[in-house]
Amino acid sequence: MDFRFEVLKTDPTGARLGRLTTPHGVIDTPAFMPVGTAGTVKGLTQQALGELGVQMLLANTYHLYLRPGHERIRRLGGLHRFMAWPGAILTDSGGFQVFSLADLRKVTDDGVIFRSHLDGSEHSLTPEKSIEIQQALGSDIAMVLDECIEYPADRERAAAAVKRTAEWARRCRDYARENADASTTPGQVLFAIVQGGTHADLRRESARQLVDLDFPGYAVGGLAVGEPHALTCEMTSAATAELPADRPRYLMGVGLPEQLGDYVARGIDMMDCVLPTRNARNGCLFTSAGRINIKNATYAEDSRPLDERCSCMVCRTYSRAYLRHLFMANEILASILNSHHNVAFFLDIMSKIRQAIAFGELAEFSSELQARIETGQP
RNA sequence: GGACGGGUGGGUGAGUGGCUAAAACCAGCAGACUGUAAAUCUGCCGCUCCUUGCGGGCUACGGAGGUUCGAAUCCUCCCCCGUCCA
Repeated sequence: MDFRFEVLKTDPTGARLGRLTTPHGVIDTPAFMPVGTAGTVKGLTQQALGELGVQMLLANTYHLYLRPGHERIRRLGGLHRFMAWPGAILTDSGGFQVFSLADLRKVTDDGVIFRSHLDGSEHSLTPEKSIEIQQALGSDIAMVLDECIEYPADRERAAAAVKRTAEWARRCRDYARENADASTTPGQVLFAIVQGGTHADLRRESARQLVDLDFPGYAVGGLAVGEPHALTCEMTSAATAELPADRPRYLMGVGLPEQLGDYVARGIDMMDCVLPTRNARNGCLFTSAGRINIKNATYAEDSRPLDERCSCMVCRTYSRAYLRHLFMANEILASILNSHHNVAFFLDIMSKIRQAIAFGELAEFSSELQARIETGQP
């Protein structure tokens, strides 16, 4: 299967209903992708992911390079086979670790020097190296190495990251072209990443520079790193306005359930976030009536399902009281069930968003969801 | 009956004259989490009062008394618990 993206419908808000075809299956867009950094979506088996309807998940170049090593994964047949996941995989390039591991790295024009958080050893991650790793992993969609900066960042710093990110994108593209045969997934494609901090003109400039380099898809990165939601939306709009309508747009690392529709309405087709899985492990559960901290004493004898509007396996089967008990007792099943529900909840929202676009009712759907969460009325 | 050792806040357990409402950990209560260094992190955790302040008062280290300007810490007696000896 060759990579392909079709926009089936565009609604008045700018939201797109689409279909992304990859070597490992078709993805209905807008899509939410759970994050499986180390080759596992923490707390969920691949079988469960499949049953939940996940069509594409994320994995991480830097983390898999450090452990177990990309060459080992190559020898074992690539990441799909290694982790026994038949669906699509998108690999982040390590660009986010430029941001999240800021204390352990040094950025130069050539690339990034990381000191491993595992054993302190030094590793050089250049644009070429990032692609080499992602080719060994054999993701369906690889990402260019980018420089993800913090918020707030002044104009000068953001502009420098834009410039560097464009240069790295070119190097990634060229390396990927020249070494396409090295990928364990024939047909692997490469997406570029728009940077620019919270400066709208830099966002537009970054997008234009990357469009000139002609990628099959574009991401918007460096957002949801602490800035207000309205700014995230504004920057997203600035970027998507410059991106070609016939290519998929991926907003990296977002977001809260009630925010997903806002991004879709700005022309975003793909999103990923650790929130459903990380928060699940920390006892924070997303419901149609807002967040629940399942460890709160108030749920100790609450026999109701977590979310009466949710039809996931957890909500059909278990009570809040039981989920609280599992969490308080530090039971492994707490992470498993909580992750299952949160991921199901995010996927359900995306499914309803797609449906709403089809019916031309995205705005209504978003405001109803927002209202339920604000009032706490399911 | 004797010899040692020990009794500290919900639990374990530091502390051997003032810096101690008393370490640390656990439990408990609440909060955070947005391309995962996260099953993590942060705050609170004797009672009470108010002009919520690195504020005031009260109670507290088995019990009672004592020494001292000052005691969880020293002394006396008593009550418990553990180990060993008879």
